[in-house]
Amino acid sequence: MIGLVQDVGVRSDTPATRIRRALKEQMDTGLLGPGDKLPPERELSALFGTTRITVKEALQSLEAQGALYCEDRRGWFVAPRRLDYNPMYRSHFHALVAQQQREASTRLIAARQEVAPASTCQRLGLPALSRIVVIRRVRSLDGRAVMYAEHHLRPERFPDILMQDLTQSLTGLYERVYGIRYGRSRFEIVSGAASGEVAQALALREGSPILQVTRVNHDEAGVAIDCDHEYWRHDAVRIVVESQ
Amino acid sequence: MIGLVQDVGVRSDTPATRIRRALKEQMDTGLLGPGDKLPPERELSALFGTTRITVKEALQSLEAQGALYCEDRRGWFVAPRRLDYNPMYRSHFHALVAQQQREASTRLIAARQEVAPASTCQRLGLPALSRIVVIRRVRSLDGRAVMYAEHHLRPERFPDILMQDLTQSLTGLYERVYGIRYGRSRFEIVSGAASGEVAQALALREGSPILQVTRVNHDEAGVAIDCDHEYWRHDAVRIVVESQ
DNA sequence: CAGTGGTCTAGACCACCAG
DNA sequence: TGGTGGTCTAGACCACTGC
Repeated sequence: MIGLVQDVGVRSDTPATRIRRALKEQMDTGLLGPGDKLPPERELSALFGTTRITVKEALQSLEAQGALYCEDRRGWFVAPRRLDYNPMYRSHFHALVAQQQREASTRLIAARQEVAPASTCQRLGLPALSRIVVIRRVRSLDGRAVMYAEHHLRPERFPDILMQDLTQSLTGLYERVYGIRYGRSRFEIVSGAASGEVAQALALREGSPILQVTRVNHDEAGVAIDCDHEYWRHDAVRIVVESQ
Repeated sequence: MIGLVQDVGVRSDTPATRIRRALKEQMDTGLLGPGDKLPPERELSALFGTTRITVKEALQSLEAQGALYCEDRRGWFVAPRRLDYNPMYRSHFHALVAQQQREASTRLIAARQEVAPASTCQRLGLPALSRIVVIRRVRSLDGRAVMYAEHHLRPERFPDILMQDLTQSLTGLYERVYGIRYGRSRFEIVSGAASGEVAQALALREGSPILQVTRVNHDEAGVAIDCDHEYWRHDAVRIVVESQ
């Protein structure tokens, strides 16, 4: 253990740590900017003289920090900055995004009546096996799919809503067409994992971490009339809440 | 591809999927309950006829979903249920936990004056290189460390606070000893990754996903007087916010 | 000190995306 | 169809935990 020619300047200098540090440095100095694509994993492993598994481990740890993201079978990219999102303002997604000088788009996946899942029956105070309107959409920020949303509505409060243009703001639609004004609402925010349709819609691996926002909206009389399930890419959003 | 003796009942029946499914089933049926320890990775890999890397991948994906958690070099455990936490109520952690029929404890890590990091100067509207009081604590739920908190205070508003018992509720202390009553506050919630002291305090691997809650508190005159940085185990908490 | 997870090597084949 | 990440095998040694 004497006089070996080694890097001893940095403690715990494992291969994965070296890769993380090198990539971070490139991002800090701006040599790699938001949206840039990284070289393929095989190339990185040759570059750093290690195996793909080790490279992947370093990349995944940067992904967990929100510094990088991965598109399934397409490659690794530097993450854009987060969107500030205040779930208390039922602000229109497009307006919110425009305020932050970015570009929004919405894709409708499905809109139909379905039998409500048990959790929605509970939240909306519906009897078992009730039918609800379900609207599924994917929202993109600067061309990148960042959020999958599922809206569950009491059908009797929203007649013929399936005939409407459902790529616009639903909040606006509720107010304009159905004269619905909200009273209190309740949110729950948990960190979860992408699976099935959510993972597919957001181009995420099964099991990638996501931020799950569930909201139950009540009318002015206190009746729960709809609930939303939003699944955000964990690196795409910063939730902001102000009290008073 | 004809007549091979295979499981064909389930699509995408990869080794990792089989392991996930088997473990989930054991948890659903209660054969594995909250807090239970899983067999060692090596044993699981023998059991499922696969390698440790594959087993680990399955375990990590259940960890991302919040179903399992891992204590560094100690083993894998079934995750307890989440704590409901409403950051709008500046409710005392111990009271909150007791309300949910669970047990809380607090460990003081450090309390001293330090030079404020730039982000805290910005948030509290302090000049560069100001000194602040920093209090670092770890909070446990039923004996498991679930949250690391760092409190940053304007020192002139909290004279001699370092002489106080800092394992109790700080909110209570502020009010009782310093007569401080809050006006508005602002939260930010982002999903991040554990590193350094946070990872160590929560017995997490470097890079494990966490939920980061930052709060800036103002007095009744609108002056920012302190800010908190909370780092929650991502599987330990459900954030609940009610509006109106 | 034994047990456990943390990390790593050096390959292999598969599944999906884009040209 | 070629390139990419997704997944997997079959080992190895290290570092920390707790007896």
